[in-house]
Amino acid sequence: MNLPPLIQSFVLHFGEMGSHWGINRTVGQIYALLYVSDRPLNADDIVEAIGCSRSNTSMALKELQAWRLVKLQHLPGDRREYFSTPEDVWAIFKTLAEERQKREVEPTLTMLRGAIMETPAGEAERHAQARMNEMYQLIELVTKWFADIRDMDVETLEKLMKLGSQVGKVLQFTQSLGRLAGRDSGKED
Amino acid sequence: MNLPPLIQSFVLHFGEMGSHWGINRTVGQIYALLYVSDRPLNADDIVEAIGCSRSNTSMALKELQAWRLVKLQHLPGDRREYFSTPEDVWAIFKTLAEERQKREVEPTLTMLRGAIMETPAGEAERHAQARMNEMYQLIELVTKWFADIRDMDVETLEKLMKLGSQVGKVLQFTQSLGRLAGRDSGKED
DNA sequence: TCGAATTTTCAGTATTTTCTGAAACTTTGA
DNA sequence: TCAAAGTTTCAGAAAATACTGAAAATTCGA
Repeated sequence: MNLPPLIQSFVLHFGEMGSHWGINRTVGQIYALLYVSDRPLNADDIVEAIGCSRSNTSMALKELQAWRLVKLQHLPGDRREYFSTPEDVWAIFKTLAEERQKREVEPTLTMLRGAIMETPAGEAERHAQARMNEMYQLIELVTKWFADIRDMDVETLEKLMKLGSQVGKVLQFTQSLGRLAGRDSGKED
Repeated sequence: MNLPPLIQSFVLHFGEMGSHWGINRTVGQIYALLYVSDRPLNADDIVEAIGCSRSNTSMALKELQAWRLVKLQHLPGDRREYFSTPEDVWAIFKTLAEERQKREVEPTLTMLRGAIMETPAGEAERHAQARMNEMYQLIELVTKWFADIRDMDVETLEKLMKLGSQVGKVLQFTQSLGRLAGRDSGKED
């Protein structure tokens, strides 16, 4: 690996971090490299920078594309494929959230739904089913909320986040207003 | 593995899911088993249920304890250690968020802070640093917000989540009120 | 259609991670 | 202090995952 020290430490960190996230080292490193690069890179640039094999690079890029985390583009007068990451960090964050939702949360919800439908045989299963239902309700609530939040525009989202826990007070205040006006401002269960 | 089918599919699913999360299969399975169990289990109960070795169970339980995801307790008149998960799914969710924050987010923020402090040598490093700063700001914002949210009581949290994206409208409305009253209701940068 | 440039696949190898059984250690009651 | 019950450690085996180089496939201009 032959990179400016600042970039190198970033790339190495993401490589290590990958393992905590079920992502392999090369994939993490390549993503980090593209993220900080000031121009799109082709596969050979990446091999040169990271020091992995050409085929490994190809695999890793395919995976990053499957995650929609890198964009493929062509430069005029060059047949090679160039890769870059989206500029907007919020967009990246949203993509990541969507993909994790699809790959990890959805299958779990499906499994839970199936289990909750079954008729329990005996007390152990009955209790297990009740627990699964608690988990299901929580995941579904958080998931829907995340989806709502994802679809907010970044401006509003940033305001909301900066407001932090004060939003609780705002909420209570608004609900009082709603009651005064004779309607409930929140969704019903 | 010798479990009622409903529980077995839950346990197996969490085992598989583990790999996507950088958690090993046995750890995932044991957690799932404890989560749905209607009583605390000791290590031998777990070996019996999951079908792994005693030592593997010991390792996995240690890891789950390090994550604060299982509670250790003793039953009167029994020397063995019994394990269970917290009842409250919200508490579990919060613990998970806190631990991931500590293990994955903090180290990344530290690395980014270090890199951003450095004096860039050349244009590539300057650009990389700017990108790292964007990432840093985003992570810090989301992180602080999460911490705020974690500390809200569950009642308020559920209301907020059920409100969903409508919170954006509430927010804008409240800010108008704030302006009318001659002050800003949000935190400053 | 050919052939040069480029990308992808894949079988085998290397590395890493997980798991086990045996031994060491700890705790507790007598 | 001893012995029984229980837990943890650890070196090596087994399994899973990542990586490579060579060969196959694809793309595209002439």
